Formats: sequence, C-alpha cells, structure tokens
Amino acid sequence: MEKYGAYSLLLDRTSKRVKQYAQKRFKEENFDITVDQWLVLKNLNDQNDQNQSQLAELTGKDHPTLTRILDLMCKKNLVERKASPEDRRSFIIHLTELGKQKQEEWVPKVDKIRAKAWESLTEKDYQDLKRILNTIYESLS
Amino acid sequence: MEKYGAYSLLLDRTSKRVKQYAQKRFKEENFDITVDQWLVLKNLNDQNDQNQSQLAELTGKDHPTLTRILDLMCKKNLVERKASPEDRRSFIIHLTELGKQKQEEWVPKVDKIRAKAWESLTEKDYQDLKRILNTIYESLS
DNA sequence: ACAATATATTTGTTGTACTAATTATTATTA
DNA sequence: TAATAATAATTAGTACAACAAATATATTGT
Repeated sequence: MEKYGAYSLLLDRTSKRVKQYAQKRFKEENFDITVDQWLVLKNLNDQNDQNQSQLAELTGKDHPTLTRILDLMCKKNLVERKASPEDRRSFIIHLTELGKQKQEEWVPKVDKIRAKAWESLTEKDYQDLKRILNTIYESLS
Repeated sequence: MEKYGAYSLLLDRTSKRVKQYAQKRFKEENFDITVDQWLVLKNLNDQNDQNQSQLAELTGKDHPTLTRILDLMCKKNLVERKASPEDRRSFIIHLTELGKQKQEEWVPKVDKIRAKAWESLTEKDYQDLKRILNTIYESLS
C-alpha cells in the first residue's frame, strides 16, 4: 500500500516542469501571456462565446481563478465580457479580434513547444499515459 | 505534432485533483497541515537535519517557496531552523519532537489516502507512469 | 590579503488554487 | 405570490509557484 505513494510527487514535479518549460519558452518568444491564459484562449477559439461556468469546466479552473484570469485577459484586450441575453447573472466571454489574431499566430509555435516533451516517447506511451491519468482522475472524483 | 498537446492539460488537471483529494482528506482527518507541508515533513523524517537547499531539491520546491512553507511549519512547531555549524549562511532544518510525533501518527493514514488513486491500476501501470513522467521531466530539463 | 565569484536564504511581486462569504438573479414550491 | 432554494459571478483571505533582486557569507584565483 505504501509503495505507490511516490506517484503524487512525481506527478506534481512533472506537471510543474511542463508548465514552467512552456512559460519560459512563451517568454522567449515574447508571447506576453501565461500558460493558463493560453489555455483559456485556445478553448475560446474552439468555441467562442461561452459563459464562465462552461469555460471553467473546460479549462479545469475553478470560478474564482477563472474570474481573475479573465480580468487579466480583458486588460490585454484578448477577450471581453458581454451581457448574456437570456440570463442577466452571467457573462458571455467573447474572443476579440486581437485575441483571435494572437491565437492563430501562436498555435503552431505552442504545438512545437508542447511536442518537445514527447521526443523520446511513443504513440503507445501517449495512450498509456492518457489512460492512467484518466483512471486516477476518475478514482478521486 | 499537434496531437500530443493535450497531455499538458491532462497532467495539470490530474495532479491538481490528486493534491485536492489529499487535502480534502487531510482536513477530514483533522491533520491541520497542507499537502506541501506534509511533503516536507515526510522528507525530513527520512533524513533529518538537512539545509534548505537540499530540502528544496528533494521536495521539488524552489527556494523562496520552501522558505515560506518552512515559515509556516516553524509557527506550528513542527520544525525549527538551527544555525549550521560549518556554514553560517545556511540553516539546518530540524524536525521537532512534535513534528516526529505527527509524522508517525499520519504516515499510515496518508499512505491509505494515496493508495485510493491506485485501486483500479496495476503494478505495470505504475512502472509505465513512472517511466513516462520521468522521461518527460528529463526532456524538459 | 583582495577582488571577483559563487552559494544560502530572504524579500517583493505577480499569478494561480481553494474556501467561504456576498451580491444579484433565476427557479422552485408551499 | 411570497418564501426558499439554486445558480452565476465576484470578493476576501490564505497558501503555493515562479521569477528577480537583495543580503550575507564562503570560496576561488591571483
């Protein structure tokens, strides 16, 4: 029972390094965006005009965190909050022209940065990792 | 090249949930400690009286983060900073009696909590996960 | 011994995570 | 319809993460 305890440290330090590496490369390429902000930008490009709850679900952020990420992205004119026509409590998050433009500019470069971690691994490794992580995720829900 | 991009979100959300689950269970068991503080406590039990640099390396924290974690642990009397006899710049981090006591009390319960994620997975899965995560970690060093 | 350099830790700043509490609005139901 | 509950988003407080810069002490090369 004890022997598997180490996976949590392993997971923690790996995901930290993945994020850190991406952030460092973002900076080198002068992206002027954080990794978490990028995640939101990418999701919005796949499906624009979502409310914050949907967006929080998709990006795996909780509501307060997403609120602050969006605050920062609004300041940078990447997204804007628009009143929802059918529910006056909620906002529609809308990707601006600048946001769209940046997203298109950055996507291929980000893919390249992400691929770096996969240089010494195989397709099967990817499938295994996906399965194992999802199993862990579900076990703790 | 693009298809592997998703691993980063997967890693991020899984490690987040692992931490979140442990923290929730810690609270339920009234441990009065954070997951990150626990990691430090456990490492100190394996080898007491390390300086902050060694401890930072082992726990995967950077130095400023560790400084702040130790500040909180000192306040709780779990550890204490002692002057190093051979280097006046550095501190020896010493597990107190209370720290030792708590560590022993909590270890078996924490192992049980950690094992929860592994219920539906095998020994081979564990080896695979370890190998893949370490490969990613090394690729980005 | 002196200057340059390296090491150990702290401080400051910005961003993210989680909890709890708050406000505003919508939905339920008695 | 009035009271109650649920939902969307925000705010406040505490903890952690990454980076840069500051401080103090050690080490190295000359």
